[in-house]
Amino acid sequence: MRRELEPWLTGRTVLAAERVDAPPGPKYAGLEGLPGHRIEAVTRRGKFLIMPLRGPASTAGVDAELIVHLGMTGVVRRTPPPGHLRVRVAFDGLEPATLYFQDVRRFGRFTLVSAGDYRSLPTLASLGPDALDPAFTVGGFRRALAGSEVAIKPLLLSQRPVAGVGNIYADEALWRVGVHPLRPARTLSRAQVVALHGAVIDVLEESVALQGTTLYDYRTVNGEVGSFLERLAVYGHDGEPCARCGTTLEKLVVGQRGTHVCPRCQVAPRRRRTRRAATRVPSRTR
DNA sequence: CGCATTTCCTGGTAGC
DNA sequence: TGCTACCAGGAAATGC
Repeated sequence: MRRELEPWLTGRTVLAAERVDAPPGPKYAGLEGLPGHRIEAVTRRGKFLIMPLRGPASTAGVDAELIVHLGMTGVVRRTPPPGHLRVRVAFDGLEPATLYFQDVRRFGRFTLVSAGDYRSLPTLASLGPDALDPAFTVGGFRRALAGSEVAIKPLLLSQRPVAGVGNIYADEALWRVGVHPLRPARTLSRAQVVALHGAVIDVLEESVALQGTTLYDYRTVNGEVGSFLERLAVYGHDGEPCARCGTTLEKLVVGQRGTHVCPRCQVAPRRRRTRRAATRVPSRTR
């Protein structure tokens, strides 16, 4: 998405921005301040799209940033979507343009902040190095995992050791290196940390090359589907044979997230204690 | 602070 | 057919 937006939006100035069927709250905060700002660049850190802006009264260069996150179902388009439009932004330029942000389940974000002010975005404020940035090193990754009792998969999803790994790619990377998602991070061997570091990069690079994974609704800015779905080895393949050993793949829940594993390639750690959550009475609400 | 749990949201679908 | 219950999961909010 960043690669598509960069040539389209860089250097353009916002003429108008409006919420459309977007609830009040921090996720769509500050849009009224967007007109008059020029997009200086289109950058990305993990799953956050960050566009530095120069305001009409700015003498100090970049003074604001537009933060966009797709959440689960966010889509950025050049044409009006059929429904669930949340934001519309009009730009000037040789060919005037309009950007549409659609988000069915409202998990996405489209926020204007003062430059570098991420107080309302705690995950972005504590974000690890981007997986595809050279700053994501084996040494740094090893230090981020060292001493942590937290299971490796939830730790990856926290975006702290590395930014950009979501549920699908966590499962794929862990399967590639034969590490079970429940393994406490500190118990990975040095070789496994090195392998996982490489697998995270490989999985994301391969997916980006195929324009991502379209499970249902995801589309590129130009409306195309991503085809990495066809390359998934474990995600969504529970009940099918493992491509490496033939053992039937399983699905479990780790950190409230659907998790796919090969029980033979990824040996589960010894259970430390019975989890209360497994026997807890379901919530009364709903 | 660190970590675990709950919450937000809607479309699709399983089950009756 | 039509209804209800449940599932999917990013990150923020809340709980301890």
